[in-house]
Amino acid sequence: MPTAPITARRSAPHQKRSRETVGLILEAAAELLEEVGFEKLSTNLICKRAKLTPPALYRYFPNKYAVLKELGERLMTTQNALIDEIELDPSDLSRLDVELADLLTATLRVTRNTPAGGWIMRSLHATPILSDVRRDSHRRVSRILNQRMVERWPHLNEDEAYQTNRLGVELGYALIEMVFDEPELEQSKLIESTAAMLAGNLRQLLKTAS
Amino acid sequence: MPTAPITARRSAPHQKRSRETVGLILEAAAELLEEVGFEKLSTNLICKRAKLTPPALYRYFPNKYAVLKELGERLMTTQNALIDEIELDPSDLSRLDVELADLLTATLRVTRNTPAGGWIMRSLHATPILSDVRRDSHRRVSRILNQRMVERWPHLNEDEAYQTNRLGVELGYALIEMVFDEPELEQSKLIESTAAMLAGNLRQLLKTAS
DNA sequence: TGTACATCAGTGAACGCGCGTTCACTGATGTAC
DNA sequence: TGTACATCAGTGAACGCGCGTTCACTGATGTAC
Repeated sequence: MPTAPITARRSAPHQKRSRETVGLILEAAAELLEEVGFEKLSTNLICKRAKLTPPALYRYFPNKYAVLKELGERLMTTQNALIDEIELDPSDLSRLDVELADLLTATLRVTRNTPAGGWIMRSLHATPILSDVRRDSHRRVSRILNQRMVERWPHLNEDEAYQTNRLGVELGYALIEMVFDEPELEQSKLIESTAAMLAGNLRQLLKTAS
Repeated sequence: MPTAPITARRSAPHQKRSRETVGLILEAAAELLEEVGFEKLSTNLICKRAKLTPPALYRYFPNKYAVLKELGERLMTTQNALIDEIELDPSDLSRLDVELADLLTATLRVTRNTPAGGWIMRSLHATPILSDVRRDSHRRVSRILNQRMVERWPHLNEDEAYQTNRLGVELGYALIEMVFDEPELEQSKLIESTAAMLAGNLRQLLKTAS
């Protein structure tokens, strides 16, 4: 198993200028991720694009993985926030399909609106540290979703429900990535099918548990 | 969009020794992929591990992406071959769940038995060339699956069915990767749920098309 | 069956380059009195 | 409100290292007659 370098921030920015610098670094990194790809992305290249010198980067990020980690975390935080808008109305399970389709659509939209969103998602598979970021984020959002479900349907077995939700989150994100990979497929169709499958699985869970 | 280097083989091995050499290179690359991860993998490192000198590698592979590409193609070829064992009995649609679960289980098994299988799958997301290898392989297997379905259910709309199958393939492989990422979740449960969802989606397709 | 030659397979040594990273510094901003 | 000082933010220049890759070569295998 590859050992992961530390990726914690070195120094928190205190002044306005420094917050802007961090922004410039992340912006440049996203641009380059799209232009040259994950493999050729380097700290020196990021600095050149951001019109900074390398030590400026190293003031905030201990290494280049940390930059990518931050990009990944920002994207996933934005994506995960959408989960709060889901209703999960216990009196109308048929709405689940639509709700999940809307959630997937919204997730796709914020990913599209994030510079290099598609490539950030792909990069999150590539390297052990980033793979961890991804997994932790998926776990977090699964737990949140699970908690809300257990609140609404108290008879659910929490662990069993978690497995279902964790799987659903994974497949949902896989769908998002697929849309970037296969732009010629009909996006709305893919989303509807996926939403229907996930909703069906959730209804199955609710039925067998009751 | 990042431009992809050429990854075609340079020279086909003609003698026994050279075929062994190619094997040694791929073996070493797989070992190192597990040990040091995708990012730190390098041609020099592969050669050291394989007890070869760099020009020996460059006789067969034009660059390091080509090595990874070959690893990816070999894994996916093995995985995709399993699709031939699926029956798709038109007279008993309820067997679809079991068939798909068996297929997923078998895919998981061959991936586990392939050295660095999990990391090879992850690497196939990382870089444009490898991302292409993955996508092409998924398309191929989706087309094969689709053809077999259309043979059995001639009333199916081929394009519509393809979308369904392509989505199913993607989600199936996402599930496999997830099992590697979340070893503490119950593997058989994840497979069964996924198989049930995919089977349900296929039955839906067969029903609305008839 | 032996030998001469062609082709195949791999070695030894090195190249230039860009990588990640750091040192010692100057300039900008904020704070205390 | 001004000034002295502390802290924060970023620069210029360079480092050593390992990367991908290549050149000129020797040795191994196959082939023709």
